Amino acid sequence: MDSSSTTSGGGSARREATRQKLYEAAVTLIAEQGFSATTVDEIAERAGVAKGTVYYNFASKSVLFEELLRHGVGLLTASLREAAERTVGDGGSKVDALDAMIRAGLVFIDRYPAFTQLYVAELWRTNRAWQSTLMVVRQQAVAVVEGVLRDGVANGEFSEEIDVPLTAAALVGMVLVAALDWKSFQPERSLDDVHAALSRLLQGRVSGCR
Amino acid sequence: MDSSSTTSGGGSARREATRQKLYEAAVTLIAEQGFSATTVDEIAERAGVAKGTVYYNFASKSVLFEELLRHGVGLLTASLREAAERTVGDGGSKVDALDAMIRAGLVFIDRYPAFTQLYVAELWRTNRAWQSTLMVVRQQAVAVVEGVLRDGVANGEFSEEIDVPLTAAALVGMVLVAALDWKSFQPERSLDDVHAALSRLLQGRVSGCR
DNA sequence: ACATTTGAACTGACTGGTCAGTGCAAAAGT
DNA sequence: ACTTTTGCACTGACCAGTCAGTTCAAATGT
Repeated sequence: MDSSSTTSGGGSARREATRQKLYEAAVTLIAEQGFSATTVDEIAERAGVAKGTVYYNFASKSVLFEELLRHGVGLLTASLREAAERTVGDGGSKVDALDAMIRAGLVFIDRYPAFTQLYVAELWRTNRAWQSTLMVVRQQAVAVVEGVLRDGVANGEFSEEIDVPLTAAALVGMVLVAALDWKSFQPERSLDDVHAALSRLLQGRVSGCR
Repeated sequence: MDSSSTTSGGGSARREATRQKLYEAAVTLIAEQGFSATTVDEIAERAGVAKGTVYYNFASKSVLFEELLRHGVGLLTASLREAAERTVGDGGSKVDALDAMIRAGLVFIDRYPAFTQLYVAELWRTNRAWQSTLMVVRQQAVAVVEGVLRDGVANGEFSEEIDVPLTAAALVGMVLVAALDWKSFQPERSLDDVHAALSRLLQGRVSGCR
């Protein structure tokens, strides 16, 4: 368990540290400027590392980006899945599960705003090498929501009329855009504020029931 | 009103036609690849025009893009405003007004998917020259929704607890993301399908009332 | 204790290609 | 007559990716 010893997985501690620095530098720069407008020199400089080091650690600029995507996506899905499971599957209501996932999404975006920004900017592009990586991620995230919705329908808790895939996508979008807007245009709001507003929208207390 | 006559603004009909061709070529290419990854040669080729013509009509690649943005944005705001006005202000319920705006949004995205894609990809970027242009558009769109929400609250139709700016942003995001998802991942669905699903979500018939 | 070797990690100057933007004479359109 | 477009050669900046050489910590030798 000694963290400085040669651990399994082939990556030395030093190497892992530089990769991490490169991820952090790349994610903010690409979120700000986009992939093509960001140069490898910039990434290296911001990471405090020589350009050659980038290529020692990653086969190419695209590969760096793809691994960065996978890295961030792992964090997101883990976070979502954990939230769905925390609100115990069969005991609690499914609305509560959705609500918990909304909060998990907000917490994630709060912690990794640059990654989210970058993700949204690249998701709907076509003809890009890493398209499939992005789709996989999207599918994982949406699938968790879809699962909860389906359970709720089977449950009788949700109407049978709802279109599960479309509704799941809309919910994800709602959280995504509301959160990006929050971070960009009203950063002073608290997470609880934003969560409360979305929660109310979800539960139809805006217009549905009186 | 003769469209072929020398209209105001100094642009001849021929010139206007090439500018239009360049807009159309640029919008799809930039939506697919992003601004930096799209070359002027590509744009010229797709528009069926010589490279020199691009520079005869626009001062630079960035200027072309900025004017393209302004052009598309004009279409969007006109479309939204028209939708808001069509559902007469005081007579109908505000939910209906929201519903009509959702449909207007979907129709717009259906007609100009590339522009929407490009818009979303660029909106949350920082440190870009055309940021302010994009923000203005966002503000206009969200403001229309906010107005309807506020009217509904004054009306008694919506709960007084709702957070107007946040809810407006969330609604816009819901439509935006659901529509982009529709176009990218389930293009066979009809507009009515998508509209119905979003409508149901809006009216809280997913989870709210039993 | 100290010297020597090893090799993974890192460096930064350099290369080859790409691309925004220019210049201009001839052609086409109105 | 004039505006607009064409075609194409050219420049200069910029940038992804390479590679010969350096650093340093741990392993090995004495």
